[in-house]
Amino acid sequence: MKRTSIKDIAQIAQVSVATVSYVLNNKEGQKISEATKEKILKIAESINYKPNKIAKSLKTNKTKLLGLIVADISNEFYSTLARKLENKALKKGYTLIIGSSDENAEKFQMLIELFSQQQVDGLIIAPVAGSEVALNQLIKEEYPAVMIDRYINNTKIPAVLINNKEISEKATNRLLDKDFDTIVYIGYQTTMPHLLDREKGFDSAILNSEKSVKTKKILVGIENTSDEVKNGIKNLLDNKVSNTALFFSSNKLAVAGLKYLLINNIKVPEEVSVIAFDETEAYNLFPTEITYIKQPLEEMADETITILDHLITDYKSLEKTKILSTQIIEGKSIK
Amino acid sequence: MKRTSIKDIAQIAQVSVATVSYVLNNKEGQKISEATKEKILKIAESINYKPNKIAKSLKTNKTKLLGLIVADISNEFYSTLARKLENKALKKGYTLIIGSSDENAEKFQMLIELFSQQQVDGLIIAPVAGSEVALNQLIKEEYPAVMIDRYINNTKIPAVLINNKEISEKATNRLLDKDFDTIVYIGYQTTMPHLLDREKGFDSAILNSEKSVKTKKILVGIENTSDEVKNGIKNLLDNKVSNTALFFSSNKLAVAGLKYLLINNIKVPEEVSVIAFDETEAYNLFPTEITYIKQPLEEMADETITILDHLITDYKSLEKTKILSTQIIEGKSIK
DNA sequence: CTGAAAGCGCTTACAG
DNA sequence: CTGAAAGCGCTTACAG
Repeated sequence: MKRTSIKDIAQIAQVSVATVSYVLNNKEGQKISEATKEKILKIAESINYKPNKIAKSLKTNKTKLLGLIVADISNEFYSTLARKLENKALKKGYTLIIGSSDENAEKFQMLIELFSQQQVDGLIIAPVAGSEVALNQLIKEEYPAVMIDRYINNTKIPAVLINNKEISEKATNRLLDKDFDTIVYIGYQTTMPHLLDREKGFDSAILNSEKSVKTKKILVGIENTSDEVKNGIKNLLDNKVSNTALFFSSNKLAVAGLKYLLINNIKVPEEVSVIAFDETEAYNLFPTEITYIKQPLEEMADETITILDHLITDYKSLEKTKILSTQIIEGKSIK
Repeated sequence: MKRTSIKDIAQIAQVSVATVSYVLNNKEGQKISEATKEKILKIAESINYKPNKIAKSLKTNKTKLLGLIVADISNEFYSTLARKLENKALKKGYTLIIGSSDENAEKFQMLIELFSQQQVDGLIIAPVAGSEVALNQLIKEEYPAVMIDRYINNTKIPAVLINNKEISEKATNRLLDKDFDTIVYIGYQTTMPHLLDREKGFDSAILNSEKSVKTKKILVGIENTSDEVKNGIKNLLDNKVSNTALFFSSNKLAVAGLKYLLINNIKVPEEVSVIAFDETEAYNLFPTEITYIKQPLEEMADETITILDHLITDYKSLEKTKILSTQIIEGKSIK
């Protein structure tokens, strides 16, 4: 794999590498005769010259690379988000390098280290539990970074988030309006603030309601999520299967739960009503149209790249966290 | 974002940068006294030294970056594959940079150009229609690359594929065994060989069968796929809705088709039987367990990284295309 | 056991 | 209008 360099062009054209660099980069301010310009361009073309961005990066201290760290790129939410980020990034000349942390703080830390050694210009991160140290290090180094989807407290890294608490409250109120006997929140056993916010929204709606309704929570771990959801719902419904509503706080939880309902022939919404956080293609194949909370992924990607680009250009620019609003997409899964 | 360099360490330790480089890289063959070793390591630690891989890359001509070009990273098939590739790559010290071609030859070409300028050590590509020129250029430049999932003819780039024709034949035979009146192949209107192979497998099974069965093909475009599938199935079933089997040649087609069946309350397998290519989480929420063809993604990722790594180490090493075998996962969607 | 020096492929302030 | 030169942060063959 022999690659040609600016030096080769200079040699053939009998000019200096400086001149070649100037014309290849179309530098204003530099007056180069049309003749040499043309000559250089022609030679570059003919020897199939490809600039070496690594060399350029070393000199300019910019790689035009952005690191994206998510929990798992094969997760539909993140892959969809990644795709939108890719598009926005490309428009500003950035390429994405992607890593999955698997909710593991050490792996997360390792990826940050790896990407920063690769000299990415900025980092887009979905932090995991226990990543405070790694993130604060970023602040200390003044490394441009923005959190997305999730956040951790007490860090100055700007974030692009949604109104988790508010929308969960609203979703819960949608259920409260319907006079269910029991409303169940299905979420994760976690310390992640964005998930706790969802739970808080649920709690607050219940607390502020004048209705007397039984509530229950099924909180599952990050491992064996699917089984735990099933068992949780099973235990719940084995006693009573009517007039109950389920609030799934993520699409992964919803898919696990809906699958259980489907297999056990429990009708939605006749026997159990459902509202879920996040979209997934899977809802398309469920017999009942699911009512769900839709995140504005496009806008999230947009804001993220904009903020990060500003930070890269000027780290001192005051970039603050954006809370985007969400909407409830009405299906037919609530009685 | 002030970063420390090897030079800073050398200065503080009062040694040469060469010495620092040697101890930081643990170079054998170089005898450095324990005392200076220790001193250097301590200083590196204390000033929070992070090696600049860009500089190293420029010198060594290796970036430890791999470019992955898929049609769309938000597509479940590719994101799942990407995740497995990420894991395998990381084990060998590579990081993935990812781009989506959107089935567009120009964008595909642009991504190859971009990634090669970023000096990725190798390329993993799912080629698109019309990408022959770009791929042959890669061969000419002796750029390490491997095709995955798809291939194009007449190129020397090795590929990691599945036995598309054979498994489609087998799947079609599964249907032929059941004496359906009509068997329908639902695929893409395309020139992509791997998809044509699936169609050929279908054709060949039908041709070699002794049964007399009506067959039909619904071939849709890459745009508006979903609508075209629905219309195709609608036209088909408006006349007769019994004893028909559908062979979906991709999970995207299957999701579109199954959704149509669901909405129109057409029972699987009572009224229509179904077999589909590829897995998707969405099958979980469909009332009937789908019988589908499962690709060995783990193995594909494994082979791909292995071949690419060999090619990077020694381009002349003879790496040949691998055809992996697939299996039919039995569900309950065939009568 | 350690260092001086060249060089990877670029950019850019400066000189002429 | 063009070029010589320094330098980005590393590695490594060579000398001592």
